[in-house]
Parts: sequence; C-alpha cells; structure tokens
Amino acid sequence: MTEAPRRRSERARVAILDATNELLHAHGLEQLSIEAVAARAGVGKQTIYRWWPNRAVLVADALLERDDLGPAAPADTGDVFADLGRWAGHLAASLGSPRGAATLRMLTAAATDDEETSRRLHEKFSGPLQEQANARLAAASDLPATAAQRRNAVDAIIGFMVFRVLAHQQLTRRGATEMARSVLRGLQAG
Amino acid sequence: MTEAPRRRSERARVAILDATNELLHAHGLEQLSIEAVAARAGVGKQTIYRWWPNRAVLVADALLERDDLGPAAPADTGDVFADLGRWAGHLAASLGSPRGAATLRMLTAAATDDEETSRRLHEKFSGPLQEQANARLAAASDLPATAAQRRNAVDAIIGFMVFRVLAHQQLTRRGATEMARSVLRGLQAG
Amino acid sequence: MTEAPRRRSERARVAILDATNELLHAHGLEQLSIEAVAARAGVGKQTIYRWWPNRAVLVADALLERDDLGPAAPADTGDVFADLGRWAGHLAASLGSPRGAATLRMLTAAATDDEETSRRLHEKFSGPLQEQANARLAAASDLPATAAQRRNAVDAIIGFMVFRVLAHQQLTRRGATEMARSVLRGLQAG
Amino acid sequence: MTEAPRRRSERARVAILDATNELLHAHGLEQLSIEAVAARAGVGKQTIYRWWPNRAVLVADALLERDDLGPAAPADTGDVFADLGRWAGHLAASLGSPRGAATLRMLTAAATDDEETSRRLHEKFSGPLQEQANARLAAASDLPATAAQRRNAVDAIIGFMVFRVLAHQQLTRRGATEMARSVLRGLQAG
DNA sequence: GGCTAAGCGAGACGGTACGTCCTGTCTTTAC
DNA sequence: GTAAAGACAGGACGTACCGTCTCGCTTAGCC
Repeated sequence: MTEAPRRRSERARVAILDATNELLHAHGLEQLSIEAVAARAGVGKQTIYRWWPNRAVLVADALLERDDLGPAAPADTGDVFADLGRWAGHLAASLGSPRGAATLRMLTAAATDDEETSRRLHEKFSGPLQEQANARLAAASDLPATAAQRRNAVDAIIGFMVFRVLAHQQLTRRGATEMARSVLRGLQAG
Repeated sequence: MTEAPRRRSERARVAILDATNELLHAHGLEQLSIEAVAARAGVGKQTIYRWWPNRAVLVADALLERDDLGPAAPADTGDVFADLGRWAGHLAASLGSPRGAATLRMLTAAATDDEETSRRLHEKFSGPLQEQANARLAAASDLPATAAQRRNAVDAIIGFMVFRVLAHQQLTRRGATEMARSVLRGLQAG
Repeated sequence: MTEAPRRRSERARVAILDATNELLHAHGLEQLSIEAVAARAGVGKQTIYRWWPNRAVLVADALLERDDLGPAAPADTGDVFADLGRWAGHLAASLGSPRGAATLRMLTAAATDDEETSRRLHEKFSGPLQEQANARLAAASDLPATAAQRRNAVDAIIGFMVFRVLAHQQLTRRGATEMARSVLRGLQAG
Repeated sequence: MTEAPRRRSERARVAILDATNELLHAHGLEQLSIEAVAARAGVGKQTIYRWWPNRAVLVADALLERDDLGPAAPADTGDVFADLGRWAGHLAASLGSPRGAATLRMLTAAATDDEETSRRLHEKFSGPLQEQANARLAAASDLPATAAQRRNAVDAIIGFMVFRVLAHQQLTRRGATEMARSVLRGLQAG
C-alpha cells in the first residue's frame, strides 16, 4: 500500500518542542512567540505552522511531551488508603514543584481558548490520572461506592491539588496524602 | 480606602468594563484587544491605558465586576452538612452554567501570566469562598477538626468544582452537594 | 552544434514555457511565481531551476519563444521610404496590439534587474530590428548618410514606437509609417 | 461631528523617501523591500503602508521626488533647431548619466505592473517633456507641421533616448543633439 | 533485456518578505 | 482641562515563495 510520503523531519520536530519548552519556562506562556521558537530551534516558521495549527496546540504538545507531570499508577498493596495516599503524595510532589506548577498553569491557560488543546490535555494528563485512581478505587472491595461516588472522590483529590497550584497556595506531599485519606474515609462512611 | 481619582469619567469606566465583558464572552480571551475594547466603548485607547496597567488586570476587573460568580455565605441552621451541601450546590450552579464556566476559565487564564491578577482573583473570588466555608466549618462543634484539616476539606470541595469546570466535565448542583457532604463525612470520621 | 542536454524532457520544457506565458498574460509579471508555473505546468520546481537560472530568464525565454513580436525584414523594392515605412507599420501593428504591448512591457521590466536578460532581449528582439532596418538603409544609394546617422535614424524609429507603448500612448500603423518616412526625410535633408 | 485629523509626520515622509532612494540606487529595484526601507528610515512598516498603497508607487514617488531627471524647458532664441538640439542634449546628459539611466530603468519597470504608477510617471516625467518640446515646436513659424506631426517628432526624439538607455546603448549629448536636428529637418522637409 | 544513473513529480526544509493587526506612547483637536 | 481620535515605532502574526534538498519512480541508453 502506498502511504502518502510525508517525510517529516524528526530533527526539526524535536528542536521545535525543545525550544518551546525552554522558552516557556524561561519567559512564560504569554511571551512565547512562534517567531522566537523558530529562531531558537533553527527552523523556518512555516515548518511550525505546517505541523501545528496554533500556539496552544504547540504549547500543549511541548509540555506534555515530557511526561513527568503525572505519577505512576497507584500500587495495589491491599490497603487502598495507603496506596492512594502515596499516589496523591507523589502527584503533589510533582505538581507542587516550581516546574510542575508552572507547567500545570501554562497548560491550563493554553487549554482555555482552544477546544482541541483542552481535549488533548485531558486525554494525556487529567484523564489518565482519573483512570488510575478510579481503577484502584474500584478494586477496593472494602469501599463499596457507586461509580459516580468514586468519580467524585477522585476529582476531589485531583481538584484539591489543581486548585492549590492554580491559586498559588501551598501544596505539600503530606497535605495531599492526608487529604486523599480523608476523602476516602468520607467515601467509606457514606 | 484609597482616594478616588478626582476627574475620572465614570461614563468611560463603565463603558470600558461593559465592552470588555461583551467582547470576552463573544470572542474569548485570546481575541480580546485593547483597540477593540476602546472602539466598542467609544473611548480613546489612552483612557484605558490610563487606568489599567495591562490586559489581564482589565479582564479581571471586568469579569469580577459582575460579582455573581460566588454564592452567598452558607447559612448556619445548625446542620453543617446541610448548610455546606446547599452552599456547594449554589456554587456549582453558578460555576457550572455556560457563562459562569467561561468566566472561570478566562479568569484562570488571565491569572496565569500576571501575578497581580492572580492576587486579585484570589482576593475577590477564591479567598472569600474559602473564608465563607471555613467560617461555617469552624462554627460546627460536632466536627472537631484542626484548622489545616478544615482548609483541606474546603479546598477539596472548591477544587472539585474548579477542576470539573476547567476539564470541561459535568458539574451538577446535586453532584456538588453530595461531594461536599462526603468530604465532611471524611472530616468527621478523621 | 552545441551539445544538447541528453535527457531533458521536451514535454516539461514546453509545458513550463506555455504555463509561463499563460500566467504572464493572465496576471502580469509581478504576480508570476515559480511555484505557480510549476503547478500549472504539472512539473516539479526543481525541473524549472535545473534549466533556468532565475525568473527573469524564464520570462524572457517564454515571451521570446513566440517570436511574433518583430516583423519580417523590410523588402527592397528600390523605394527605401516605402520599404521602411511599411516595415515600421508592421512593427507598430505588432507592438501596438494589446498582447504585443503587454509583452514588450514585461520584457522591458524583466530586463531591468538582470544583465543577462537584457543582453538576451537585445540579441533576440531589438538587435535584429536594428540590423534589419540598418541593412535596408545601407542599401539605399540615394541616402548617403554615415553609419552613425543611420543608427540614429533607426533608433529614432524604433524608440518612437517603444516609447509610445511604454507610455501607454496610442501607436497606430499609419502613425508609425508616417513617422518613419519623416525621419528618413530628415536623413536625406542632412 | 469631528473632522478627521490627519497629522501626517513630515519627518517620517522624508525619511522614507530618502531611504527608498538610497536603497534603490544601492541594490536595485528587485532587491528593494519595504522592510528594509522601514528599517533604514527608522520607521514602522505600517507608516509606509498607511501612505503608499504598494511598492511601485513608493518607488515612483521616491525617484520622482528628486526632479532632476528632466531638463529645463527649451529656450526660444528664434532658432528652433538650436533650441531643441540643446534641449535634447541636456536631456541626453541627464538620462545618459549612470544615475539617470538607472532611475529611468527602475521607473519604467515600476510602471509596468501598476497602472497608477504608469499614469504618475507620465504626468511627472514624460508628459512635461512632451509639452515642453511641443510648445517650442508650435512656436516655430518656419515649421508648419500639423499637431500630430509635431507630436510624432517629439516622441521620436524622446523615444530615441529612452530606447538607447533601456537597451543599455550609448547615449551622448552630441548624438542626441544631432538626432533632434535631423528629426526637425524631416519635419521641415515634410 | 537488464542495469543504472539522470531526469522527473512531489513536497519538506531554512529562510525572507509580505501586508495586517495590535501594542503602548505621544500629539493634536474639540467639547 | 479631559478625553476622543489617531499617527507613530515597533513586533508578531500567519501566508506566500524563494531556492535547496531529498524521496521514490520512470525511462533512456549502454552493456
């Protein structure tokens, strides 16, 4: 089968994403111009526009390329409180770091004006988080909650951290762990 | 209270904020230009620059001017579960409406790149919400939690809603009410 | 005989020159892009760049390919006034037609910035005209002018027509004929 | 109702025309970019686009601003041969100089693609030349030619020089003078 | 009759310039 | 005496082409 020969340059792709990441963390989202990315990447502007439809998508691609934002899936030691508590702690450590917080804020802003970016952000970041936590929760036989209740609990845990970061408020590993356990206790008590 | 500028034209001020709100909801944050605001408000650009330092602050001012985003403070009927459940439901109704969601998203984006706007957003929006819920919680003698635990619970409730809105996911009055009650149960069980 | 390029595609060569001519007369010299020529000719850009060094040369080639710009050499009936008058009339008819005028203007513009094109234009267009007229003039025993005087007369006749065309002014067969005869009378009277 | 205040900056206007002239004579018409003009003039691009609709008009404006291309009107000493011969000599000296020739070639090219520029070029350059010569000719009682014949003669004289310049051929003051006298003799002999 | 290298179509690449839009400042005019 | 109108220097936008560079495919021309 003759696939249409697209021959995209991998060198250019990587240089563009790297340059975007660097400029983003150096000067912020608002200051990021396509021209500056092209110049730093040693690439023509058209090469960027050929493969990314707009700034928001490029930003999301660049930030999500480095997939260190989310933690690994929670373990299943049999103790769902411990497992999700630890998982929340890891997530808080990641999102609470200066770089993680900056990344989250920029992703949020980039998603505001572009539906496609929003979808992508959810698919690559918040979606997996929800699924990870949800799966662990569903596997806990001692927490007989409905699917809707589990989703609520997961979103409260994640939302707590996202809100703290967006509001420039303190987010510690310990705080997140305690928060998660407390929410699970609420689920158990329901 | 700072002294009001002596000769500032109230007519111009209102026209500018109105025009900003209209354009914001018509075309989105990214498309908003000072020139368009000036044109629609029938005002010189300089008049905008004279009173607002940048676009983000103007946007925050315009969106927060209409203070229907947050609900009234929770009542104190003696039943903290009912009171905060109802309060969360009101908040969800506000944030979950198309206009409320759009406002929240634009405020979040505007706050990303501007420290001053971020501060202002917290002072006028998230701060009061936190204080309202916290105060009601502190008054509940049957929920003997620490201050940190109360703050966590409040932020989980608010964060849940903010996250749902930013992720373009469903946020219902009923879901928020249930969520709030569940979090409080967790607090109680702690 | 110069060595012909061994495997040059005649099909492509003709398609390119045809496409160039069509685009030139449809949209003008300024609008002509190599990419458009390649697209219309159904040819890769490289095929154009392989055989023509730049746009000006391609334009000259395409316009001069159709060698209907200049008339046949003047006859020699013994009456130099009649012969060159008729010749000038033919030339005026050719240059004065909408297509001929457009061609002359575009050739002139193309030659402005490129020395090679200018040389080529003279070699293929103005040079032969000068030679034709000069030869007929030199053969006229009743016009005993110097070579320099003959060249001046010829250039006045040709220049008259070129100037009229470039200045978007009327150029008729009859006017050109009369003009030529008048110039020759001046030569005779000298 | 407020009258539209236009307040064009003379400083910018002059800087732009100067920069255009310098770049034109330094690098040629084809190489002239609006960006380079703006940069050299210390002006924003928009300031150029605000007042000139396209490159051709700007070029014509800049080149014609310096009105040293054409000579003064021919004197009337009573001897039309001497007067127009001298006038043609002056014109040849002007057009035959390297700078004059370059100017004429660039003006011609600029006028090719833009009707407005062509009109303007005629109005400021070739038109006045035609009128000057025509007026002197009409005043010569010993040359009883028709208006059409006079126009033909004038255009032959001017066309001769324009053609020589565009064809990169020699144009001397003496040659032009002789040519003009010869054409006038033809008129006289008609 | 098969091999092989040039020419070919296609189109991505690093770039330059386009013409437009907007920024934030400054000046002029009118109420 | 403030504010509208809007020109200004500047910078980024997203587009159009430039001329160069592969990529496979086709085809001519010599073994």
